[in-house]
Amino acid sequence: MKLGGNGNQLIATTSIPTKCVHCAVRARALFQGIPPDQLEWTQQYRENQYRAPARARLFSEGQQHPYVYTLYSGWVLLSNSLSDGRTQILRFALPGDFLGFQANATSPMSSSAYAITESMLCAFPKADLQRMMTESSGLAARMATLAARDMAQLQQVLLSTGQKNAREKLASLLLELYVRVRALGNLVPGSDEHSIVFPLSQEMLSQSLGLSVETVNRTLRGLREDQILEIRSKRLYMLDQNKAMAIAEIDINSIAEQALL
Amino acid sequence: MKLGGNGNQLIATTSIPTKCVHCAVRARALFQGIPPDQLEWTQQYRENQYRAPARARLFSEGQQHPYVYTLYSGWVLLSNSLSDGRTQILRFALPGDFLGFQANATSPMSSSAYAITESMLCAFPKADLQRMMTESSGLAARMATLAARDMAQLQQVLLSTGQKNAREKLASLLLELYVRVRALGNLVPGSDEHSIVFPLSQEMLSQSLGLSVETVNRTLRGLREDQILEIRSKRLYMLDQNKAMAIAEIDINSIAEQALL
DNA sequence: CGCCTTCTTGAGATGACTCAATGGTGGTGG
DNA sequence: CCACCACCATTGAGTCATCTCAAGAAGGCG
Repeated sequence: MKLGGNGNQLIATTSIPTKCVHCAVRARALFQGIPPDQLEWTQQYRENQYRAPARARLFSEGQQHPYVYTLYSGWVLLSNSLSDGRTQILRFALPGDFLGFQANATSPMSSSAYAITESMLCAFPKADLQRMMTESSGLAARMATLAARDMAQLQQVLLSTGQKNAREKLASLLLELYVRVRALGNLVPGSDEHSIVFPLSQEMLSQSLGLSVETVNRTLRGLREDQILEIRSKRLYMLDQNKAMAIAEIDINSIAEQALL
Repeated sequence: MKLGGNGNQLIATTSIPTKCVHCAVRARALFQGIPPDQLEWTQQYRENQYRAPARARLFSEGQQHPYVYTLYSGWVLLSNSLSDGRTQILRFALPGDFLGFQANATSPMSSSAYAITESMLCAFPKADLQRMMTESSGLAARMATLAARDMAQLQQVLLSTGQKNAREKLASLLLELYVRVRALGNLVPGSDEHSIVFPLSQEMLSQSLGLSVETVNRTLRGLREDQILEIRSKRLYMLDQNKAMAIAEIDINSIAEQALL
């Protein structure tokens, strides 16, 4: 499957009644910290739960899309592409993340979203979100917080992409994802003492880091041989976290903290 | 001057009474689109105008800083650094831009800010901003909009940094800045038919694009020889905008639009 | 006028890329 | 249960874009 290509353009939508089951995630994503009395009226707004199968495209760069999403479960990637197919993955979204929010609700999406694993999402009409933001300063402030958080994360990614070499980039990304997944605890199942479930292909890693697939492969081999990190059968093993941190130079505390915002 | 180094750590502060003179910029930056009756109480909050000389450091990555800023005039850069000095410039701020907003008001700054030219800024205590956001959904929504705008811009930068070659990167950055400056009209003085005032050194360009200074220099020569773009005596000349757009593959309409948000 | 920063150019080194081919693995259907 | 297929991972060899090191030229400022 070409990530930069067309893929499955349609969102597989199994519409389910309004009630959201993953309350923990929902609270965290959109309504965290907002007083209950400000939340009641959210019931009058339409929101729907969707199931996106692995490899589904949620929305595409340049196209109109009327919804924003809260990710309940699964991994989703956001990307931008150039006309010749070169694709940059901007971020990997994990449960609790908010997708599709833009400065201007009516303009086309600035990036594409693609479900890496089967995912559950809660869709919210942008028009409603906009109205709700004018009514609740709590919700508007929440959106600002989430945007600022994603911003900080993206800045770290830019530092990696612009300044680090292949080994540093890879260690940064893998350590970041490892920390985020662990910070989310049981929202992302399958973690154990020193490893997490890890559904990303080497192609995705390469498109996230601005490297070729071959370089990713060779660099992963290096990290494995040095007993630092290993990816095996869709799991990421943290073999030596101290060494990984020394190479990556990222602040795992603030990453963990931000994952929980 | 080493950009990654320590430089002038102190902000030169010429405190001026509350009244802001650059009303056009102020409205655009923080309070645009917010009804006047929601704005009256802003008067009770402290805000001060500052003058930062060229090369002043406004705040530093990793340190506490109690203010956010609206940039009135001048160019400011935001950057992140690695421990060995490698520095990535994250964005160039122009008049109307908002600096220093973070998800968590109490955590240390996630990046450094540095005045490229002499700049005027309006400082706002973070604590006040936070209080104001809970009181005014308009202001909170405005913050969300600004954060989303910066986000979209940063995503384009990441696409450049990760996927484009030196020539494409340089064309993208120069064209973007050219369009943003022109979109701001008289807020950034000195533009004429086909050129703008351009205070960035080649070192800054290199740190923004993840290239070496030498490569920037050679690539600039190429663009000059091909009659596409030229930097000469602190001005950027747009010699062939169509060619520049073809190389850069950026959407100048949305850039201009976002510059005015 | 002299100093310091910034720009410019050359030559050689190298990290990462490309092209090409092989090997593994998981899912599907006979 | 096995054979096949598609996708993904792996490895080698050669190339190239960009980096590094080194030196000199050009500007701006006190």
